[in-house]
Amino acid sequence: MVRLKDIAEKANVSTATVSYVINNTGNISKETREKVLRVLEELNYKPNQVARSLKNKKTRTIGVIVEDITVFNAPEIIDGINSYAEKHGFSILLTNLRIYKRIGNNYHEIEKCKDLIESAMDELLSQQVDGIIYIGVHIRDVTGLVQESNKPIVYTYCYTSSPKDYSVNFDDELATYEITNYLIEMGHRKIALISGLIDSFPSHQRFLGYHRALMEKQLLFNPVFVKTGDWQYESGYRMAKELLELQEKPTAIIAMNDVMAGGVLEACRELNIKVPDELSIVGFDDREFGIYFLPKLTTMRLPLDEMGLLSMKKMIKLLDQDKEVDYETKVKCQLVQRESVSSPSGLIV
Amino acid sequence: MVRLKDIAEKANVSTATVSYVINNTGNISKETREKVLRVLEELNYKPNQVARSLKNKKTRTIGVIVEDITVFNAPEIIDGINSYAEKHGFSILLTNLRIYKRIGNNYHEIEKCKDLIESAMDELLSQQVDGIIYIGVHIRDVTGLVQESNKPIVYTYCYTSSPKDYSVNFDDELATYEITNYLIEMGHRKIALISGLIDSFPSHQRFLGYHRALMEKQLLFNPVFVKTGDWQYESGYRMAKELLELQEKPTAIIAMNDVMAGGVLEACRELNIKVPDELSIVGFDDREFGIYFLPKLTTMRLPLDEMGLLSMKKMIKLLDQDKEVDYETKVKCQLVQRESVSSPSGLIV
DNA sequence: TTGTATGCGTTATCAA
DNA sequence: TTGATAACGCATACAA
Repeated sequence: MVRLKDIAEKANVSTATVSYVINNTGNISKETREKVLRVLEELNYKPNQVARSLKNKKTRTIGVIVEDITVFNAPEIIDGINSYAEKHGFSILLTNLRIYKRIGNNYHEIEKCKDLIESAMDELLSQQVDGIIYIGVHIRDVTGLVQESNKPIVYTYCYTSSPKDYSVNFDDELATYEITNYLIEMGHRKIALISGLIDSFPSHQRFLGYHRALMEKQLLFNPVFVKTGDWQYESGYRMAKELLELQEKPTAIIAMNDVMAGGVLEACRELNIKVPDELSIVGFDDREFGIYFLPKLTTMRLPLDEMGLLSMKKMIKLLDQDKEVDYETKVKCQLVQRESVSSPSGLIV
Repeated sequence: MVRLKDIAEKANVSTATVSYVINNTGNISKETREKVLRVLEELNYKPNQVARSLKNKKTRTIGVIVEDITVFNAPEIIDGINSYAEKHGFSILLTNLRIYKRIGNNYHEIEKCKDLIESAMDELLSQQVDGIIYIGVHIRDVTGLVQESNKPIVYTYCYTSSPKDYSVNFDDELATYEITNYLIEMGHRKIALISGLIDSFPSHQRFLGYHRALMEKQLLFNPVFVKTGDWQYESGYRMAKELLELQEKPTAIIAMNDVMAGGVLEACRELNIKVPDELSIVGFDDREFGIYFLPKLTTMRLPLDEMGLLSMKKMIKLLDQDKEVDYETKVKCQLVQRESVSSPSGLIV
């Protein structure tokens, strides 16, 4: 390992001088600068970041706590964080809580993970990270899970109840508003909605977007067309069956995620209903498997990489003591038009 | 920030003493130990790992370079690395090369990434990581891409031509051997194979396993039943069509990945061939979308988390100067039986 | 059993 | 324009 001292000796200067030329601080004559530069090159010097960090009391390292990296949202968010971090000379210390393997779908047991999160935080703080980005597995309230600290924290794919915490999420309300509008423009008037668990924030927001679109277009809001699922395949299947056995069937169904949309498709196969000719279906999330559905699923793409990128951007602003940092950031989703939507049969648009 | 010194002052002992009790080194009387412990607790002391690392010349941090974290294999491998690392008090410094976004499917352009990889390595080395785990996006030869260094490197989901490099992969040959055997046991005699690109190592190995199974069971090896695809959906579709238009059709098709198996299924739908009644299909990879196929895809699960775990295990052994570390590790894949395989029609087993 | 003092590789203050 | 030196927080050799 080559140290500053080695460079200094070989170049016949002091370590201070070498440090000056490396960091472009101080006034160094052109000759010494070039001499030092030459030796630096020659010995292939790489600064020891650990020593630097100790001296500077800054590590240019961000701790990323991800609730579960095997869940579909995580990799792209991390990708976004990484890309921005790399561009600005920051490193990522990754901690994976693996909560999915630990508590499965019982998110109410998340409290059990409090110790886990605390020790993850302690570990990262101990490593002197400059800040922490917390990535949830579901958009939900994580208030109280993460201990306070004097380092900035940015939450993404989750939120807290405190208005003074920093978060980056996507705009649920706008997303379903746009889906609903899209269906209305395609000529649909009887649009059903299969919701996720009713006590979840995204379910609520997405319902609001759906409702707003109907109201703005002065369409009838029919409560019978709103069903509550639990995000799982089977509930999509079951709710679709209920909807399709109605006296007055919907001509389109919005499922609040792609998994439930899969269930809707199965119900259609069973009831021999042609998609999209007799029923249009829109999912949510743009999971990879959607392109393998028959027909290919029209859905809402989550701006995951952008969320990651903006989280990191926000973090750096915070570290730069920027005063103009928004607490809450909402990113727009993008409709992905594939094959599961058409105008309702009999209608010529 | 609370330092050793603060503890020492408050407890009326020297910093050395505090250090001794924290690290359980030296002989400390029960009383002083307890006194120090109390102050430690009281001030909620967290050791500064940066200072520690500088002193110890060890960071207990492993650099993980992943060619692309958004590719399906990466998250689970990282998960495995994480779980083992956490258990042994190691941290993960993650670098994502994002080569998929940079060069797409043109893996021959990987040379272009050499600079990228080099700067990633330099960065990690500069951070004084104790070792590096390199995760590829495809099982392929990465010789020469990663520069030498005095720190141990473990390659996973890729390999090098040097027999003295450390690697962890899955056993391709055994996997197709088992698939083929499984189909033979189900009563199939005419088993076709749709290969990936022919110049790839996994394609070659998997062919070998297929061939060995046929030979051992003294079945005819029919070259007409072996088709070369390019890992993509469309090639699976095209090759399946060729196979199913043969005078003597196969009763089973093994596709070397799930994506191509999807293409095979599409060909079957088009030709009105019932799966699995008239044709059995086995994929490879156990991608998430396989359960949404009709019928659900029988496939080979990749032991990704185990590969990650074993990579980290190997790394720690290397750091412990263990002499008995295998250069090459091969992990067994697991057949996942779902609905796309049955005995050939007309046959009662 | 405990304390003093040095050094890990840097940066930066201050003096020359 | 350059150099000597202290300090960052910790671990440890050696002295007491």
